[in-house]
Amino acid sequence: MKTKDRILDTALTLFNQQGTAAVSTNHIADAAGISPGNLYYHYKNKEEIIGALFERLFAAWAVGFDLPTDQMPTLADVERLVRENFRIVHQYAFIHRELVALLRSDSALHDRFIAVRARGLDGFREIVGALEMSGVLKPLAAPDEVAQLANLCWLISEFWVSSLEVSGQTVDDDGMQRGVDLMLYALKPYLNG
Amino acid sequence: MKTKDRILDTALTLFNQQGTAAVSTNHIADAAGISPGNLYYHYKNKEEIIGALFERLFAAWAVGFDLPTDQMPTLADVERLVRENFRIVHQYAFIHRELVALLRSDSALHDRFIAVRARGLDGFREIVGALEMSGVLKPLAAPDEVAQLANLCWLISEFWVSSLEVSGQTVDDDGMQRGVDLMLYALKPYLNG
DNA sequence: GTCTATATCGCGATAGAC
DNA sequence: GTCTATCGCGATATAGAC
Repeated sequence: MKTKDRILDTALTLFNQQGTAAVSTNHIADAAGISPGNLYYHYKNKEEIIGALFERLFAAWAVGFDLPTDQMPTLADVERLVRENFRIVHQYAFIHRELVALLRSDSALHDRFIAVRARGLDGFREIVGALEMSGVLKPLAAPDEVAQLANLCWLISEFWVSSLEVSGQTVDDDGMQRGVDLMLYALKPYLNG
Repeated sequence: MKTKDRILDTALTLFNQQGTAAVSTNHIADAAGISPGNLYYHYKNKEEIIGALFERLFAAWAVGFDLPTDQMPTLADVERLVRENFRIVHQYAFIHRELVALLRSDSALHDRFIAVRARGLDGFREIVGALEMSGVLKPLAAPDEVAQLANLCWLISEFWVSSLEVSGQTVDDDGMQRGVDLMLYALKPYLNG
């Protein structure tokens, strides 16, 4: 399983640099130092390569998103979570740059993505709920306030990197920190103490 | 200038349906009921067509974003603004679906977009500032609070439609209303009265 | 598993008649 | 302004040898 993985590594680099449209299977094979035929031995087509990279992304999310279950989450945990997400999103930059378009052209992938995303958003809601329970957040009046607050944080965590790119800013530690700051600002009115 | 515009109308429809990668100049010409050669008489290439559609988007923004200058803006104005933006973003859906990728492959367009976007964000900051002045919002402690609050609203207004699409929800009045609600929720802690 | 060779296709773009 | 015809290219994908 060496070549198969190297194809993915190479494809990820090229996709991130030039976008999926500009990168052909020939380019990938060439950059990976193998023949076009060999690439097609390992993957049916470009779509399957993209799908495999999505699976890598999902795996990275699964690793990055597990919180200690034996203790209540803190605000620092949320911060770490969002920062980690920015890092992953940036690592698979091409996916988020072309996300809506990619999902529209592969409905099976779209279904899979929706499921993974829903789990992530659920997790976020649980964390916000736990923060309220543990007193980090003030008691929220309406029950759907938890959901709204989670939605807000989620939107930032999902699109902040895109926002940086669209506005011509570099996606570095500093830019990511501003995203974290914005999320903390959104939470501030609800913080205790 | 009849054909030239019909090419744009057709291209917009096809791009929104299938994405820029899947739509060739031949497809556009065919759907517009003209020959490929004729299309190239009016536009140098596909990139120029995409650029022209961006200009249409900018024009729509310019029209949709002017507020009455003779009186202070109200919260309802902001609501209207965001809702109008959702409508425009959805009308030029393909642009926001592929935004980062499109801008990366055309640096002149990127510069232009950044300038237009910066003006829009500035306008948003002014409105938030005016809301504070007129007492709709409570006095904000730090001077950069205005900017943070504007950033937050801007992020929602820019990416809410994408968020709907990514999560598999339809982009209809109801979905857009939930985006407006989220923005109002973000503003709520700072509202007077 | 990996290569070379090749078939097929359609895209982008231009030339030249009308 | 609009058409038809066409060239050149590169992309996807497969066949078959090693």
